[in-house]
Amino acid sequence: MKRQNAPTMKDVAREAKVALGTVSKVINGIPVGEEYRVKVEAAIRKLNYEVNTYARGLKMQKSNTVTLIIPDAVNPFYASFAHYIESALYEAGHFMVLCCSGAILEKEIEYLNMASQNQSDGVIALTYNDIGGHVPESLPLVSFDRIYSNAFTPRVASDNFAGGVMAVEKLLECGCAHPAFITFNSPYPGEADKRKDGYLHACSAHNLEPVYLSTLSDANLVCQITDFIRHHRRADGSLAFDGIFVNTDYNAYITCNILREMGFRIPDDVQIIGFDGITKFGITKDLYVSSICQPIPELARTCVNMVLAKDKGLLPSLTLLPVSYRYGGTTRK
Amino acid sequence: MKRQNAPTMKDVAREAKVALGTVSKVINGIPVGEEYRVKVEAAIRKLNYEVNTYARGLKMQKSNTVTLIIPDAVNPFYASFAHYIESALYEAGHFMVLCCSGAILEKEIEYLNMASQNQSDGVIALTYNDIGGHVPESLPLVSFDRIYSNAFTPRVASDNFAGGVMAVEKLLECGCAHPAFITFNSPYPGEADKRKDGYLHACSAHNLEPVYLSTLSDANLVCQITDFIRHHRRADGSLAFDGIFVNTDYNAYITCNILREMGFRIPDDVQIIGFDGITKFGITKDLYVSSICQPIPELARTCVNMVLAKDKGLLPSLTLLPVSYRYGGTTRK
DNA sequence: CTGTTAGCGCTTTCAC
DNA sequence: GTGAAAGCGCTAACAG
Repeated sequence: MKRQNAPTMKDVAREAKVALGTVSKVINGIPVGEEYRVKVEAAIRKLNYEVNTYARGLKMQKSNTVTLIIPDAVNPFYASFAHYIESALYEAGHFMVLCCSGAILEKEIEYLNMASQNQSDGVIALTYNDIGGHVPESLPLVSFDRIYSNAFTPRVASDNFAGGVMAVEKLLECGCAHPAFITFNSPYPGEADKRKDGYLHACSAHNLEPVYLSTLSDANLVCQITDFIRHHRRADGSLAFDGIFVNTDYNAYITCNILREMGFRIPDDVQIIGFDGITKFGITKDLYVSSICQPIPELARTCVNMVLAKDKGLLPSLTLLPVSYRYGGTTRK
Repeated sequence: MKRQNAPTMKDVAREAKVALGTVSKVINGIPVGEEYRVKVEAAIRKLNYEVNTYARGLKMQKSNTVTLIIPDAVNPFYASFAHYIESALYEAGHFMVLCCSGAILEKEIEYLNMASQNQSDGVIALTYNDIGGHVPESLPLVSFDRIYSNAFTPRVASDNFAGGVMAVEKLLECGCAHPAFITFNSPYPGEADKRKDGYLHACSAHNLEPVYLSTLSDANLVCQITDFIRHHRRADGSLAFDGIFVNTDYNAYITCNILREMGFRIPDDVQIIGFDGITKFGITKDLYVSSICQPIPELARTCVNMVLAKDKGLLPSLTLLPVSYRYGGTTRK
């Protein structure tokens, strides 16, 4: 319930003693006679007039609004992504409607329909389901990371393959002889799966025997990691690997805790590199673990540029942005 | 640019061979004859019709949208707040437009105007400036924590005073003899200032000499804390206090780092209690420090209920929700 | 109960 | 150049 008695264009026209259309032109920057413009602008100021976005939206069929769908805003990666999407949208004169789907398909579909219904100018989605079949036509969609069954949804992601390779190389540089890999992939395919490919590629390039834990379920995360480590423990208690690349900072953090609890020192006995570049409190420079960092601000800006692009026809179907390594205490300097 | 050729109510009416008004009634749940309802519903499904929110908004002067203004979505407290606001809004059939102001007054004002212009049904604000004078009339505003110069803005906050008292009592329970206090308040007044009042109150209740650092600027945070600690160091190197209540988890975390760097053990030499209840990665149960936790989900729900309340006249001007203590490794068990 | 109709506030022809 | 007038898709008031 808003702006009950807010002045309308009509009021401005009456106040300025000009025609309705003239007011509209002034507001939309269409040239009118100088004297008219001045009168209209004075009236606008006097009445404190603001255009009614709904009337305009009804006419224009657009809302200056973009919908962002993420699983939640509590996970710092998603939160940070949302933050930079908002900034980029603001720069472009748009608003962000933030939808937290809980990674539930039904909710994602519901949000998608709402976005269409609300004349959202586009949707940026980071989901764990295939929403490809549920995207209303003519609703521009940009996907972060995920591949949808949808005919043509442009995708933006970090260069995960390069990140995987980089992790191994850094581990070797830091003195590791045998880096392992741990991942818990979402069952839904995305670019993040390439972290493993990068790891395997780097192993083969360096003539190393890959050792990894790779499952589709993160149920019993701690048990799975613990079992993996135990399984690669030699008779003398030492490990078959001296470094681990873990697919996310969060999982890397968990892995560190488990290793420490088992009596290993980090980075002395085992070095760890995570992925994402999550910082403590979001605002410090402190990483939880040494990490391959995703360029979140650039990723966000790219998504926004694409979803707002005039000619969707020219959009690349996949855009990969470079990652970077940062020391975070779990590798040797 | 959305739903270019989307079917309108008119199309549905034609398809169902009923009058326009009848379709409207079916959609809005106003009773119509069974046979009509069935026909209309069939037509809606067939045409895949969806109401045009802009046309409806133009008529109804409402948008089912609530604007949340926070400084940023990177800070985990704000992010989590935003998350739970979104959930509560979703439950109530509303959308959240998230605005990150960077704590910049001009941006806050701009967002406020936009919210009004976009027919937002209300605004929930967590700001560091007095936006009281800039709230368009008839735009329902609920403030988290801050006191605005605005005539009557309902405020929701944690019971910070009780939190301050609780922090001291917990410290004493855990064996502290002399708890100190560190705070960096925003220059803009809010309920969070009461943390200090709670500390002072508890000190006087327990006959303790208060020792505190309390400034309005968080510039040179680290220097200020370091100086404070040095200043209270006795000739033998020990400290004049054996516990510190710090006004936020973030500041508490910084304080811990400084103390450790100076050679103090936590919690053996000094126990620390923060405020907020921020967890690592947002999704673990691990706190950064022992903390007085704010009930973020309840705070969010309360804000939403208030901003959506039909009769704003009955709204309490201040609602204080209880906080709780949680162990986070920086106190003795 | 149903159907007709008058706007909501704005943009945009199209005469002038 | 300006200004009158026709809708955009919907709701609600009112007449049947």
